[in-house]
Amino acid sequence: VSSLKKNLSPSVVKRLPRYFSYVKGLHDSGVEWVSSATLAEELGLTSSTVRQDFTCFSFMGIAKRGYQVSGLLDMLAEIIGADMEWRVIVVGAGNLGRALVQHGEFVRRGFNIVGIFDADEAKYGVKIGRLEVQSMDRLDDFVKREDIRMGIIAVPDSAGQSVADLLVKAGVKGLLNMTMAHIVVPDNVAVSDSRIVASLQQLSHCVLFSCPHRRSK
Amino acid sequence: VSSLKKNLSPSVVKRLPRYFSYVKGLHDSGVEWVSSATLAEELGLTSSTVRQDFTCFSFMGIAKRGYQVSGLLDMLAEIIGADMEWRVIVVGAGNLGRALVQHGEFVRRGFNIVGIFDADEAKYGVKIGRLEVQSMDRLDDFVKREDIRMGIIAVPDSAGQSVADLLVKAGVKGLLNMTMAHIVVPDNVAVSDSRIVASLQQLSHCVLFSCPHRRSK
DNA sequence: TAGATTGTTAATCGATTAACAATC
DNA sequence: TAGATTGTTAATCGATTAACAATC
Repeated sequence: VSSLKKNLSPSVVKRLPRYFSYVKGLHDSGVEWVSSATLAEELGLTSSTVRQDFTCFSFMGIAKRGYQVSGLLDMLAEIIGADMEWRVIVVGAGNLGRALVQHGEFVRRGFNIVGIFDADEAKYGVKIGRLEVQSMDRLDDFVKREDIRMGIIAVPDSAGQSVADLLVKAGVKGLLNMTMAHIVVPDNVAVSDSRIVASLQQLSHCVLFSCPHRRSK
Repeated sequence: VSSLKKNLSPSVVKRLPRYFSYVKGLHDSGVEWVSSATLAEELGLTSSTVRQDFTCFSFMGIAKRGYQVSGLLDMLAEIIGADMEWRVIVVGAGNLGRALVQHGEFVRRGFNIVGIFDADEAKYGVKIGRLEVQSMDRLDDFVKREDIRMGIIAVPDSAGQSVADLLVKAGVKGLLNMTMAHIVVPDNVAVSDSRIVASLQQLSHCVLFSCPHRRSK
């Protein structure tokens, strides 16, 4: 189990989940070797980028054969923590929060949502899937007791930062921000933004002004 | 109604929805002027970036006062198409597709989901909110008849590209891709990727290796 | 006027791509 | 061996930041 020497750059980190997903598919179909050219083709990158990326985490290939699929898969899984279970809580029991809790996909990928919280008293105790909505007062204690390291912010935009502050204070180390707000956190906490409406709006801009085949996100 | 001279770069486009959201908040609270410094502070940018961005779409401020909120809001709304209604369909009536259809937020932001499709016969006719799941056979006709310009791909990864092909063939101009797959489309079609699991995995990497306060997305 | 904030140019930074010797 | 594919260095590209004259 090799620990990472240097930190990976944000652009490399962004590609890791896609490498992982694609390589997992190869592995499941029994493919044993893959070249940087094939990976690039399938993920919409250049082979240069792929080789540079793998160099970043010191995964070596073999000239004329490429990269060993099983080793690569293990390496990627370790780097993105796909080989462990993450206990996650959701804050906000609105439309979005409820959908997240009931979305089976997450637990299959190792993200187990074990609690949901809301500021609205009327929702306390309401069942969502197998969880009951809890009061915000219980959040701090729950995070500590249940060893929660990640929280999903699914509240109205205006409440985003204050919820983030609560989560950080409770000891959470990673925040998935689904609000439009810009979330400020200490240096030892990570934030990843995931805003579906923003993606739709980028898209509508591109449709209106026909940006030539432009990706975003 | 000024049409955009040159195309905006991807990084500028990515910031537009956040400018819009924040400026809308200012407008709603009756604020009339805003400086690049304030915008930068609130959105986690530098004032240089803000001024550069606004120059891109030729929105002029006034020295010592800043930018007029109402004019800026109108400009941004026009650029991201927030001043119109978009008719959208969802492909995939699994967990995710159902959640999207029932998520009230979208229609409030101008994205009206008017159809949901699935390849599984067992789901035909099933009600989701006020929509009924339709057969894929009907997709082409529906897109043309209902003037659909955007589609959301919420199917298993392995079906992503073939669904994209169907949508493009039907005439859809923008795709929101929620699968892990890399989607290839012609130049006159836009794709925006939105992958929650990928965001969670970027986050878990950062938590494991404590990337110093690194955003992604 | 004096001071603040703009629009714009130039400098920096980081990420991507190209090129190629090494090597299997 | 000959040919393909790697790891790595150098070149390019694009995005961000710094700096500052113009101006309200």
